[in-house]
Amino acid sequence: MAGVNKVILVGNLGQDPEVKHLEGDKVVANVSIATTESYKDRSGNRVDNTEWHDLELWDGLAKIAESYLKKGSKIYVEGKIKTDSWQDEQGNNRKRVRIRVQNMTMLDSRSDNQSGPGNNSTNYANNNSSPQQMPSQTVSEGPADDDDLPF
Amino acid sequence: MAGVNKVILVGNLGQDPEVKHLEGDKVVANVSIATTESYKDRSGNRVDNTEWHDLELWDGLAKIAESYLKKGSKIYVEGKIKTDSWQDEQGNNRKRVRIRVQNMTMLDSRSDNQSGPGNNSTNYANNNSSPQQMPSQTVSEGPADDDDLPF
Amino acid sequence: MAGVNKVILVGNLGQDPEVKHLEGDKVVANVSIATTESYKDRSGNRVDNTEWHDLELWDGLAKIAESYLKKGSKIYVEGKIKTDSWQDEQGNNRKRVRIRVQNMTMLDSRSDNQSGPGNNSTNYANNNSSPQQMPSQTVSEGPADDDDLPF
Amino acid sequence: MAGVNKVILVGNLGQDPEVKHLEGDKVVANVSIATTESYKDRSGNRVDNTEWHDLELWDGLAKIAESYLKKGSKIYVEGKIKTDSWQDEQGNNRKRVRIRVQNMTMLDSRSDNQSGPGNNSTNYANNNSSPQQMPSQTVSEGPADDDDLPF
DNA sequence: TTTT
DNA sequence: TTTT
Repeated sequence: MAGVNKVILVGNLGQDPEVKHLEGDKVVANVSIATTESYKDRSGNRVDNTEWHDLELWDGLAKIAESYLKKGSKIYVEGKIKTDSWQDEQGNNRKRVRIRVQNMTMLDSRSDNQSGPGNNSTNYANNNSSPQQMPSQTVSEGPADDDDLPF
Repeated sequence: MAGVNKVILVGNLGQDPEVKHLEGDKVVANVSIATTESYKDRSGNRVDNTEWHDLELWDGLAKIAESYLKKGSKIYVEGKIKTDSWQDEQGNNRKRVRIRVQNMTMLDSRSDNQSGPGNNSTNYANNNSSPQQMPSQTVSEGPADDDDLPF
Repeated sequence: MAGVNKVILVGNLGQDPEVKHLEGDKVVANVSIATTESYKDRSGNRVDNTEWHDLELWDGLAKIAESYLKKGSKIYVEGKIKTDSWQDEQGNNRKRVRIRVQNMTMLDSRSDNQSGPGNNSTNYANNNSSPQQMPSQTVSEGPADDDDLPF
Repeated sequence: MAGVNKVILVGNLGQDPEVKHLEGDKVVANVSIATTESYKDRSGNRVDNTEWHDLELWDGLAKIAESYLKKGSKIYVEGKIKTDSWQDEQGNNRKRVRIRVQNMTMLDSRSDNQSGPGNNSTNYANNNSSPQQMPSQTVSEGPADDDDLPF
């Protein structure tokens, strides 16, 4: 019955995170990141192979994502593979695979991220006059307490 | 451009491996394994949550799978997430996620596996009068040389 | 400042766990496990290379170790590297590396472990007339609540 | 006999790499990296906990280290724990733990590293008039062929 | 869709 | 579809 289901990724966000605030203080962020592998083929030409991964972050991690991640951000994440299954309108079995993130570390140098919450996306509303510093640390899954915000 | 795409799983095979011998000495094995997570819910009831993963093993690893793995076998694998994308007949974008295995360790105790190649599946043909021992070691990806067989 | 410090091991215990019950309900278990790598050298001879790792488990994990692990048990663990430094009597700087375990999965088949707590070691005292089943699941770090015991 | 011995680290170099060119085209680089964990204690104070790891890179990886890594560089590495044992002059058993690196990904943004080989350390000799670009990719262990250099 |  |  025992099992291990672990994923470790390092890559860059393809878009700003999509964040939904649900009832009961729940928050979920959806993020997609690219992991690129680069190698030489037999002819000696460099080949890039990019894989895209759909990440799902909840609560404290989702808030961090909302405040600090944006298109292009480089992150390390640890999580598990999660498959949703359903039947589509034609009655076909469909599956969708996501990575449920359990742990995240931001890898951008701080200078790339001096903007604070609300400041680091293509949405320039909600400008913060006393910007907070970005966290430079690992953040783990947990309840949506403010204590999960690393500052 | 740099990236990391790593998966680590420990689980049991749901079925015997499906092995195809392709031209040019290539071999591929498809295997699905279950990773089960077990926890207590708020009411204190034990809940099992099983995730199924489609594995793809090539060449040396595929031969090992063919010879030694069967329904129920417990394995540790390391690999990477690989998504195939295509359009179905209705023109919908479809994706299928697999784990390309780069490293495998068999976790069954040797006594559970004393049968040799051809002996450990529901197919009882090809019975081997001097059965080989199962390997108890880690095997990595590589060319389909016989040297990849761990004995 | 951010960092990742992660270790993943699969191996067998070299001895029964050494468990200490400290004041304040704290429990610590020390366990050493062997990870063996097996390969062929240039001459085609099989070579075994064994590495020993000192594990440290706390509280809930320590209790699991005490109840269910014994010499020879095969486990999967996830943890982090931890170095203790001190000066010895000669004034030399000394270091000792341990793995602080954060997650453990027992990999022995249940039939190898039907004995319950107190029953699974070379010490046959403390025989339990209504033996509990061994857990077959992953257990994580946490406080020493009884709820951490997986049954 | 089977085993898994895997370490995953993300951290920054404490010093420039120490590189030795041995006979027979062998190269070894020694590097130490810090992984810092940051958390709030019970009183709500932020606490940093830094762990230092001694890495050992061979051949192709050592050459990459020599050319591109320097004090402060942030890297992702995958490797295995390796313990050397010996007796010191007083006859005490001594051990030293190192991480043998099998895979490395550089995590600094390219702009932080535009200097080429020979240019990125405190040693300014061997200045290269047509500096090469730093690799932004994952590099694995292997023979010391020039083909291992990712450019 | 990222990054270099 | 596994395992316990």
